[in-house]
Amino acid sequence: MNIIDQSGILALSTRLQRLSEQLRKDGALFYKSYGIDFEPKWFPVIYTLHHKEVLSVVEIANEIGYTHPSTISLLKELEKQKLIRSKKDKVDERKRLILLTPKGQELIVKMKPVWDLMASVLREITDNQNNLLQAINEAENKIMHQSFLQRALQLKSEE
Amino acid sequence: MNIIDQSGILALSTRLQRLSEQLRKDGALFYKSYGIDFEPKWFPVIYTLHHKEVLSVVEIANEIGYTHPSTISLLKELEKQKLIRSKKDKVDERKRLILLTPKGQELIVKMKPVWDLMASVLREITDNQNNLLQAINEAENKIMHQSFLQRALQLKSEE
DNA sequence: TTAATATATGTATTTAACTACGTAGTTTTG
DNA sequence: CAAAACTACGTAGTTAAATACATATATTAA
Repeated sequence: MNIIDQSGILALSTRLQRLSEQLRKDGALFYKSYGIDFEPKWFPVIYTLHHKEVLSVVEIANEIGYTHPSTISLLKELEKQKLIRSKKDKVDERKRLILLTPKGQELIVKMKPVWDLMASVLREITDNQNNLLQAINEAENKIMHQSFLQRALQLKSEE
Repeated sequence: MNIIDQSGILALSTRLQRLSEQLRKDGALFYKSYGIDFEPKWFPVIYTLHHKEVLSVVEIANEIGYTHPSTISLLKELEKQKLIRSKKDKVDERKRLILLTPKGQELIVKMKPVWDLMASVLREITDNQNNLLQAINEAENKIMHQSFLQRALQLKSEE
């Protein structure tokens, strides 16, 4: 085993990132193996629009947990792919409302069985003595109540 | 709750990345709050050299799980900070051997109590019904034995 | 009812990783 | 022992996110 894996909890951030990256790559290969022209990074936007139908740019950004500039660049790609389109909000002229095109909706129908299969594999991989998704939920909940930094500063002051 | 968190296992990669990013940022703030001029991304290299003393560029890359070009750019930053230095391997002229400078070693001594505190906080955050670090270990082990893609293709062929 | 503030979007730049490729030594092999 | 293959390192270019800044519209308040 290498030193970083041995260092344990301190390299947690690195470990999370590495695993995320690996899953993303495998996801890309998997879509390809099904002949589906879809990139994993598009998933959050497409999945959100599949459930919410019409949203503004910032609303999508909030749903997927990215900043709005990052979201805008994803939206540009998806518009290029003709999977989404946009229209002006007639009530609030600042807003650009995003929605799926028919092509986008068809692609989702095609991808659904692939998503189901992916979900099965991911469950198989992550459901062990410790369930990875649960573990993330639990950790994020704790951080939401009191941030890493707050906890650290508190421990420091208790010394 | 937003749609992505609800989508469950399918957005696992996104969730991992988000959590990693948050921990990295909090880590940076924490070093700063101790007046330590150190970036979280340097940790894997410094920690590795702390334990292995002298390693070549590619050896470090393997230890920390990055590609060698990424490692080279980290090493450049650390050389600029005068935390590490390098020398030619006299046996194998292709190799550049990397080691900590006295400044680097002093910094580690200074950082050790901070690392201990960080480790405590991380343990507090990640040790729940499901232990996040364990969950990562378990998932990575499974993937090591059979990749995501292989598992998916197998399930597909079993249909 | 204008001035100040807030919100929505967009652009430019930065960052931290990657892949692809090139060069220079080292090792293996016909 | 020369040719081929391999290894180590480095550079260039790409990518996917971020931050910082700019502009246009909407809302609130003096």
